Amino acid sequence: MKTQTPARTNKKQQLLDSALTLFVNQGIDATSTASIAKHAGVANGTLFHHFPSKEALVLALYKSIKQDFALQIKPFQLEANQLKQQAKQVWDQAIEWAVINADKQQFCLQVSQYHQLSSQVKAQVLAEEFGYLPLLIDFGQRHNIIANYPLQLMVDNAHGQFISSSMYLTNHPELVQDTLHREAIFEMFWKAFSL
Amino acid sequence: MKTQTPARTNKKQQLLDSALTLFVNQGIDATSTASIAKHAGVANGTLFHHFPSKEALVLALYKSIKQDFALQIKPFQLEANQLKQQAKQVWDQAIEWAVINADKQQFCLQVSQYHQLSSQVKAQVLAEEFGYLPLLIDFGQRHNIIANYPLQLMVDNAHGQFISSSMYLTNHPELVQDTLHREAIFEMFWKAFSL
DNA sequence: GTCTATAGTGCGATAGAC
DNA sequence: GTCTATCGCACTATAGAC
Repeated sequence: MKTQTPARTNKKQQLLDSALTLFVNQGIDATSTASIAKHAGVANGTLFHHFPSKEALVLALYKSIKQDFALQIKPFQLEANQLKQQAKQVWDQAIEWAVINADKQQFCLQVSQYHQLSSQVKAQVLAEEFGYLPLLIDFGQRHNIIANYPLQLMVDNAHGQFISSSMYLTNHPELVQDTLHREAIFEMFWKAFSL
Repeated sequence: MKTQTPARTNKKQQLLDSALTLFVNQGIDATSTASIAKHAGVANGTLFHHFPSKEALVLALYKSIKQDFALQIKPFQLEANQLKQQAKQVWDQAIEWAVINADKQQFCLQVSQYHQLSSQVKAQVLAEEFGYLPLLIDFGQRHNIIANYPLQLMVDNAHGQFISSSMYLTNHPELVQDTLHREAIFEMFWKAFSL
C-alpha cells in the first residue's frame, strides 16, 4: 500500500474537514462547493480534481465517517454470564464516539435524509456500521438472555435508541459524565431487549 | 369561524398536497417551487400568492401535518391498574397514523434535518406533538409503574423508538397486521420504561 | 495538482395584465 | 386570485494556463 505524499493528501483532507463543518452548520444542499473550497483555502477547481462531483464528496465523507465509527467499536469474545456488562461496554463506546464526534453523527443523520444519494448506497454503508450488533443479539437469544423478537426489528430499535440517546447527551453536554443519566440510557436499551 | 370558499381553499390545498408528494420523493431542496405549481396544476406565481416564500410553504405543511397527527391521538383518563393497556392504545394509535401516513411521517423526518427552518420553530411545533406522553410518564412514575429516569430523556427515547418502529413497518408493509411484530414493538417500548 | 475564469443552467421571487 | 413572463442571482462543473 503506497502512502500518498502528505501534500497530496492534505488538500483532499482539508476539503473533507471543511465540508463536514459547513454541511453540519448549513445543511448539505445549502452549502455550495465554492464555499467549501474557500473554507478549505483551496481553489474552486481543485475540489473537482479530487471529487468528480459534489455528490461524490458527500459519499466519500460519509464513508470515512462510518469507517471512523467502526474503528471505535472494539468487539468482545461473548460470554453468556457477563453479556449485559459486555453489551454496556459496546454501547458506551458507541455513545462516547457519537458525543465526542457530534458533528459527524449529525452529518450522518443529514445523509439519511439526503435524496441525492441512492437508498441502496446508504443502506450498504449503514449495514457495515453495526455488524456487531446482530451477533450480540443472536448470541443472547440462544442463551435465553435476550428476547426473541425479530432480529431486524431489534437492530432498528437499537439504532433508534442510539440516535435519540446520543442527541440527548449532545444537547445536554453537562450530563455526559452524569452516571445517573448514562446508566438510565443503557438500562432503557437493555431492558427493552432482555427477557 | 368563517369558512373560506372551497375554490379558494382548493388551490392552496392542492399546492400543499403536491408539495408533500414531491418533497418526499425528491427531497425538499431538490424540489423547485415551479415543479410544485406544475404538479398542482396551478401557475407559478399563484404559489407565491398563497405562501410568501418556499420556506413558508414548508412550515405551513409541517404544521398541518403535526396537527393532523395530534388529532389522531385520543387521550384517556389515566388509571394505575390498567396503565400498560392504556399506553398500548395510545402507542398503537401513533404507530397506526405513521404507517398509514408514511409520506407525512417521512416529510417530518426531512424537516428535522432541514436547516432553512430555525430549530426554535421546529422545537415549538414538535413540543405540541407529544404533549400527552409526559403526563403518562409522570403518572406512571408517581404510581411506581414507570422507572424514575429523567423525563426528557424518556420522551426523547420514546420518540426515537416511535420513529424506528414506524419506519420498520413502513418498510415491511406485510408485517403491519402481524400481531407478533406489533406486540414486540410495544413490548420493547414498555419494558424500557417500566420498573 | 493547483490555479483563474467562466460557461451554462435552473432557481426563487416579482411585476403587471386580467 | 390567478395567470404569463422574466429578472437577477447563485450554483455546479469545465477549460486551459502554470
